[in-house]
Amino acid sequence: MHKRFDHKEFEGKWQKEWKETGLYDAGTRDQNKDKEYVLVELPYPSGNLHIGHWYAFAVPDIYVRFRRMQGKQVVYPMGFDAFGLPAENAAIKRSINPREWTESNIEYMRTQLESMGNAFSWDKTTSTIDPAYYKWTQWMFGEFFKNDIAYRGEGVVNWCPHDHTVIANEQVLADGTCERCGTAIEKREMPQWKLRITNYADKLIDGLDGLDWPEHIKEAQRQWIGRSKGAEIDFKITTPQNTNVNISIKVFTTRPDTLFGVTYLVLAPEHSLVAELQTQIKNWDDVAAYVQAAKQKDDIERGDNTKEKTGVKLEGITAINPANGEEIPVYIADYVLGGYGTGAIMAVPAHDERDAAFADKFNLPVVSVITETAVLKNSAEFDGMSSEEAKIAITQKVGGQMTNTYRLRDWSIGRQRYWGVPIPIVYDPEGKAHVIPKEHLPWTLPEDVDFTPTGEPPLAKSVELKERTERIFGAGWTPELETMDTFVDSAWYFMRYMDNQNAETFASLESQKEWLPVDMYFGGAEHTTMHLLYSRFWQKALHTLGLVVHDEPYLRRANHGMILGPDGNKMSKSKGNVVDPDEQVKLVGADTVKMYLAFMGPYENSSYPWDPGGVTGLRRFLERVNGLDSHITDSKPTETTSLLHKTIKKVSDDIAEFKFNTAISAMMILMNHVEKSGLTHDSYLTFLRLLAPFAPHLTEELWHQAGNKTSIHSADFPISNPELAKDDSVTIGIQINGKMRGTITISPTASESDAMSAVASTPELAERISGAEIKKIIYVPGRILNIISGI
RNA sequence: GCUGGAGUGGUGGAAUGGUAUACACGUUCGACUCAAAAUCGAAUGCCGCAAGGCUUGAGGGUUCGAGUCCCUCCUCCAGCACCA
Repeated sequence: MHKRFDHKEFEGKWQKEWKETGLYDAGTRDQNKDKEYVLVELPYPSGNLHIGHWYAFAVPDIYVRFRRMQGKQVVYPMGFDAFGLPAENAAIKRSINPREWTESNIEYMRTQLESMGNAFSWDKTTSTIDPAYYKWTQWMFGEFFKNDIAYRGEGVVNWCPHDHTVIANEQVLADGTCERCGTAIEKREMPQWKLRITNYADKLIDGLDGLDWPEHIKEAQRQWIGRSKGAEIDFKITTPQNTNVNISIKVFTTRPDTLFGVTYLVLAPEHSLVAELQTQIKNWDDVAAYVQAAKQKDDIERGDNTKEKTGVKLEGITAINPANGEEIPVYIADYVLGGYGTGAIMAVPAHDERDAAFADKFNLPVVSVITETAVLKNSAEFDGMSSEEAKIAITQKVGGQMTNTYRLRDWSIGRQRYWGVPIPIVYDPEGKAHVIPKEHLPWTLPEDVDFTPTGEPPLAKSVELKERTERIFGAGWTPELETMDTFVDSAWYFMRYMDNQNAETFASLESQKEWLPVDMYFGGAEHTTMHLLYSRFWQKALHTLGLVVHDEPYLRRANHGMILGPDGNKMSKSKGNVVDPDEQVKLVGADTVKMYLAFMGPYENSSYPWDPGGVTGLRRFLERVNGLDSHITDSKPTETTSLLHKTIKKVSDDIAEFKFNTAISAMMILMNHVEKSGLTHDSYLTFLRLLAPFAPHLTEELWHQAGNKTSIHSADFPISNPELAKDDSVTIGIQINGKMRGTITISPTASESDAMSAVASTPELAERISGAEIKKIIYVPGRILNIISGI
């Protein structure tokens, strides 16, 4: 009969003990140890911990504890990303203050997080809504503004009509809807605060090479940035009134080698030249109608590449192909995008599918200039040149520029909402923007505000903000009314953790040198082209200003998947398939929930459905661990010793690769064995230390029951002895002519002739080869014996 | 369409080119019990009474030997996409 296993009894007890002794605090840097900074994405304090938080924080905790026990000075901080719309919406709905709502959520969520029993370094916590934190967010923005990394520019923005605010390109989903609320995004023309992430496009791509990140994440960022190499080429244009107007159209092309095949140009409908040429365009009414129609279309319609091409010829406008002097027509068409490249293309219908479709519809000539072997033809002096060489040669000849163009757009960070960091800008009576000096930071969020969204920023309603601005800066000065995108808040939080009390600077250079960069960053796949890209940019921007030591924030990264409902669907209240972690913890304990999540499959990339039966399996395992001390004996079978050391190696290797599932499986195999064969007291303690990162509460309890006075989590992780891990004998497969026919058990170092005689003394194998001529024997000691008999 | 990844039992999944299906769930049978739960023991890829044969999305190939490497194709997931 197993002894009592009551997780409620000891989990709370040990959590209290760990908290009181500050066991997991990172403290000051200990130069005798290697540091290891393990980071998880800081949560939004919604007020309720869900199973995804468990997956995101409790499973990496296995790695954290493992590295601690290996003697690293591990820091595993936790904090709160607490600005954002949910608080504001809750405030509107229940007429409460967003700050009060958020702070009480933080308080509650912290107790929930503590109930997970993770080795969080709570001494290094921070919260993005703390004025002592957002003071520095504002200060950094100011530095960026002074150095022209932040700017206010006119432009077309993504407007979410549901949330009444602008959102960044990264926050628009592929189907053109809002990442937050799913509403279809509208385009609006308005001035916007932006950050020049595009200036860092090359650095962001090139920096990926030095990072130990999974290739698919790097590739996703490369594609998001979307660098293409090509050339910008000017086409002079002529008009009826003035055959030699000094106007030209700049096009971007990745194929300057096909310049002799250009038979027309196409401008985006929104191209500025269209309006400029109004008086010269004979069919202006048709053109204007087309431009108007294009404006009405949303991105989804315009992005539909299956529909037939449309467009209008600009009658009276002619361009000159700089390669051969030929006059070619100019069109506008919505398949050319205003925001990419120069908003104008040279069309080569012979070598581009879209141009071909357009040429087909409008009966435009097609001139083939590239042979099947990628060599030029119909291209005057360039005939016979390779396509690659010609790209440079032709660009040079026509006075073009080799250049890169990017898919990435500047990051728009202004939000017409209340619950965020106020953009630290004031306008003088002439309307010129000025950064608020450091001595007036934090530039606090006013309290006298009505949050009801109207399309106008809520800060416009604050009398206090207006008065504050005039009092400090003078009469006629006005405050900026927008707040920042919350992705700004989370772009640099990992630095603040490591110097969270500093009132002089956001994080001293000493603290950066001591603790940064982040060694291991666990997080969700959804942040690949948002948070992860933004925060790399932020770091590089600070780096160019000399404010940070490192120019890449995160050395290693692993993306985890999602925990789905038992029905295999994403958990949602409407589907009624939500698993409540608090309930599960009550039922089976934190150790069981954590181990179940780790056991479902490899941690990286995959999503798994919650299986209530699977939880039972891990609970059973831990109950058996709880009773394992009844199997302690004095005898010491070598078989058990060997299995123990193999298991230590397997568990260590697997944790390092985040293959927690197979690590657990190895421990299960070991336990299945020792329950039958017994184990020594020493082996028992070794087993507990092996399991400690996975089941921190139970192992701590059993460790103390076994007479230890200090925490198991301060003990050393077991080290595998390769000598002791060796087996005396091993069962290997016997193949005859490549077919598996049986097994023999033999020493792993046995000779080929020993192996053959073992086969001869195994009747069913001997029978199969008797009388046959053996042509060849392949013997891999400890693995396989393959007998080729030629029959 | 492009890029990256994945297709293995009833389920989650395991396998440095070397005994495919570890471990766990589930199911079946048995023990314990008045009974049930819990627990313990046994069985469990498929076809077949058996001998035996077949099996890692499909088809080829390389190899003594392929889930693993190569080629062609199919399906699914993720990212990008009228990006010039």
